[in-house]
Amino acid sequence: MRADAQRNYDKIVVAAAEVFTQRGMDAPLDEIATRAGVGPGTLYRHFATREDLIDAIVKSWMAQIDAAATEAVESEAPTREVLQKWFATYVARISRNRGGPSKFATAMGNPASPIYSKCEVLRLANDRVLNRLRDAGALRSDVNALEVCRLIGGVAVVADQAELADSDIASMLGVIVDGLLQN
Amino acid sequence: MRADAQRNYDKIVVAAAEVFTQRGMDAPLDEIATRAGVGPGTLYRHFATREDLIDAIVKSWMAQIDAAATEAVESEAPTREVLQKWFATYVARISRNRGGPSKFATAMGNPASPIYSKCEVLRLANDRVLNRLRDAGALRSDVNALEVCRLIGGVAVVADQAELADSDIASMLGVIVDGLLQN
DNA sequence: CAGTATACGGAGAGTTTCTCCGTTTAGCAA
DNA sequence: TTGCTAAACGGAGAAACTCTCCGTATACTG
Repeated sequence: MRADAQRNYDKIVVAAAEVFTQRGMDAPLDEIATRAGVGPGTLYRHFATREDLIDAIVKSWMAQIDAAATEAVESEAPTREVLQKWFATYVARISRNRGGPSKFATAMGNPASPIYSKCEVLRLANDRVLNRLRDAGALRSDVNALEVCRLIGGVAVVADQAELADSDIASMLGVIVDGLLQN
Repeated sequence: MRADAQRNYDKIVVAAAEVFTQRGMDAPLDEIATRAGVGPGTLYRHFATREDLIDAIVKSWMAQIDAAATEAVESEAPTREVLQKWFATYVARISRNRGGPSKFATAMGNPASPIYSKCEVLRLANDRVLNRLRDAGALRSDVNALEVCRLIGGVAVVADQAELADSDIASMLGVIVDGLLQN
């Protein structure tokens, strides 16, 4: 990539992160272009769709998700608490920008989506945590990581759209946690 | 209301139901106006916002929800099955049009929304079913109808956006059902 | 049947998305 | 250094959608 192209790419990603944080993931792309100091044409050449741009932004979130999953796997705390905390972190991470959870929910069902690869990261992180519980015989047997991603993703979407407080999210997650644990 | 105004109102509602079914609840309002054979100005005078129009459409769904709730309350079947069936019906009803579940999820947290009154109907229907279970001592105590609306609404949003099959929806609902039932 | 309040509808302004294409520039080779 | 060329730029503008204004038309009333 030419040096000027790389510079513009970086400027766009920085601007997009700012604008998405302030105005949500449905913010006008032209505003991002303006903030980055490039023309709309340049933005659209680097990122053909909104999803391509989101993909670039979201990349950095995944390391944090993985770290949280690792912490959950290695935790000595009681199963129920581990799961509750992991889900709360999961929701918080994918809800960083308004409209974000909805983007993940859509991409989760669509392998053609540019951010589908990020959904795979989410699924695998969940899988690691669930396996830890499965090994301990704590998990119901008829559930897989994808379904859990959807369930927790559903909570995140609703929480995002209705602007729920953390305590409301926690109590919804509590129901799912109990539903997942073998009794 | 003047007779011609009433005629146009009705034509718009009919056209909106058709267009929403075919193209989802984010379909262009101008297309609805065209289909109804009225100008955009007329549509916007009758329905100041998209939500006002959705409100008119959704009104007829609520009777069906109530009927399903009554059936659930009066059912002799095992608790678990009653709840599972009720939730499946609930999801199906609010998912009649693409984008519908998301509209409900947003309105559920916003008393200023024109369709908030419909969310209340949903909540009360859920409350009736939950009370039946509570009386039987089958329900966990720290949950209310609003939270259940959100949980099931989350499943509906994800299912709608990812175009999930009924069997996928059923297994997600199964986790929530188990989480809600007293063990 | 005339007068008036009400409703109609379409032109058009404002927004956002996305593209086309003439202009500019980075990187390279002589 | 200079000149060439492929790559990148950016803005004008088309297209899609939302929403309003206001001159025109029409339903009701007396």
